Order: sequence, then structure tokens, then C-alpha cells
Amino acid sequence: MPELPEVETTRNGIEPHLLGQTIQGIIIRQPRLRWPVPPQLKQLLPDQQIHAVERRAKYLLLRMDKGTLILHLGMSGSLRILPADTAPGPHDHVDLLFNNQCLRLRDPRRFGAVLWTQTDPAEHKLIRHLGPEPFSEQFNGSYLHAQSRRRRIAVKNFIMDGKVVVGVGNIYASEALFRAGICPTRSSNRISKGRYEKLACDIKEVLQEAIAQGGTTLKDFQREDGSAGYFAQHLHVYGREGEPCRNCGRPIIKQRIGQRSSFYCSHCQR
DNA sequence: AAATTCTCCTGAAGGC
DNA sequence: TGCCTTCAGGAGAATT
Repeated sequence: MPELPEVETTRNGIEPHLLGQTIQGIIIRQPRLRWPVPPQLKQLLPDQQIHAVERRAKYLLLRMDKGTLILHLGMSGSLRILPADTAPGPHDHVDLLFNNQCLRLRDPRRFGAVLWTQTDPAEHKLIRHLGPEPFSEQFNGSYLHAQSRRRRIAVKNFIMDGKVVVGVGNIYASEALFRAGICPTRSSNRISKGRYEKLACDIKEVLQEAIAQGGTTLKDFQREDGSAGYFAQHLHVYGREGEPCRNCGRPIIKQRIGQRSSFYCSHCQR
């Protein structure tokens, strides 16, 4: 499931192939993604040069002369760089065509998105109201503490709220809370500033380490060259129900928190 | 305002 | 073997 590290891994992978390249065309095999893929892209994209490949939250932004293509991988999406004549598979929904290669979006569950904006993407309605990037200076313990004062939701749901901080999905929320020694069900307004300072650092750390490993491949995620990410073997709690805690040896507990499966050690996390 | 539930979709896994 | 049910999840929309 692409969270921030997987999206950043993808950005790192595709950027060198796309910078300065001119789009020849787009093939839309399945326009029904999370939102319809705009049909006018077929007229709009040809001859446009890609100036930058950026990431904001889990959105990838391909900046061009006339606007920005906004891509989201949903939960099963992946982007690959392939020779232009590579035969598409059943879930290969969109191709961006270049001289002799293509950028291909594969997304079995079709929760992803391909959108277009002519104006500043930071003002796009999907992006405008998002919280800070986890690697920004603004995101720290004081910020988390201040944001959480009037909120009583479980801290795990709190750090997964995109208005609080972007990019922390189900896997890395569990992992960061394990590192911080905080029980995921604890009410967000009942955590001290000091513990939030540790949590903010641990969020930055776990995301950074995952990016260094090329992301986490559980099922769907592939890098731009088709290879897997290796962070899965560094996971301490996610997907480890019943297995021994790497710190104390007690079995990892699985519990649903807000419709999402969560994993933690009831001894190491309070 | 904040929290919860619903929704999109397909493939894997489990039950009988 | 095969059909049916359940679950997984990002995140906006709808509802409480």
C-alpha cells in the first residue's frame, strides 16, 4: 500500500526518466479510477515538456508548461518506466508516452487518480487543506501537542489524519507508535508534550528509513523498475500478530482501531 | 467541530 | 473443486 515512502520511492525512480522529456501522447484504457480521468488530456498533453517531478503528501505532481498532472496511487497503484512497446496487463489503466519509453499506471483496485490542474497545485481542492509534510520543521512535538489538545480520538487515527500531518498511513502509524512506546488506542489529548516530541522524531525516522529501503512491499507495491521495496523486513509490529515483540518477546496484538487493523505490543506501548 | 460510517474496487483467503 | 463471504485499505463524502 503506497504511503509516503512508497510514493517518494516512486518519485525518485521516475524523475530521472521524465525530467526534460516531451510527452508524445496518453493512452487511457480505463478512465474509471477514483475520479474519471479527464478525456481532454489526450489533446492537452502532447508536446508538453516535464519540468519537475514533485511530491506533496501522497500526490505526485508532474509539472508542465500548461499545468500540472496530479497522480495518486490509491492503495494498489504503481508506476513503471517501460519500453514504449511493452504489452499492457489487465490493470494497466493509463500510459504516458515519450519518445521510446512510457510511464505506465497499474492499479488493480482503481483507488488511484489521474487529474489535471492549470493553476498552482498547492491550491487544488485535494491539496489545499492538507497538513504539513512530516519532514518539515513545522512538524514537531509542539505542533502535535497543540493540534491534539481538543481532540479525543485514538492517537493512531490522529497521526493518520491528513489535516494533522500527511503521508502517515496504516503501516507507518503502527510502526512509529511502537518506536515511541505509545499505545495506539490512547486518546490524543492525553499524551504529554514530551512524548509527542519523541513521536514526531520517530515518525520522521521511520519514514526516512523506509525511503532508504525503497519502501515496503506487502502485495501490490512495485518500484518504477518493477522491483520490490525492502522495508517489510524491518517492520516491528505491522502484520506480526502473535509473533514475539522484537523488544520484549511478548506476542504482538492485532486490534481494529477506527476500521483499520492495528498492531502493537501491550507491554512496550502504554 | 469532531468523530464515525460509507464508498469506490479487486484479489486473496477462509468456510462449507 | 467451486461458490459464497469476508477482509484489506487511501481518503473524500456523507452522516451522526
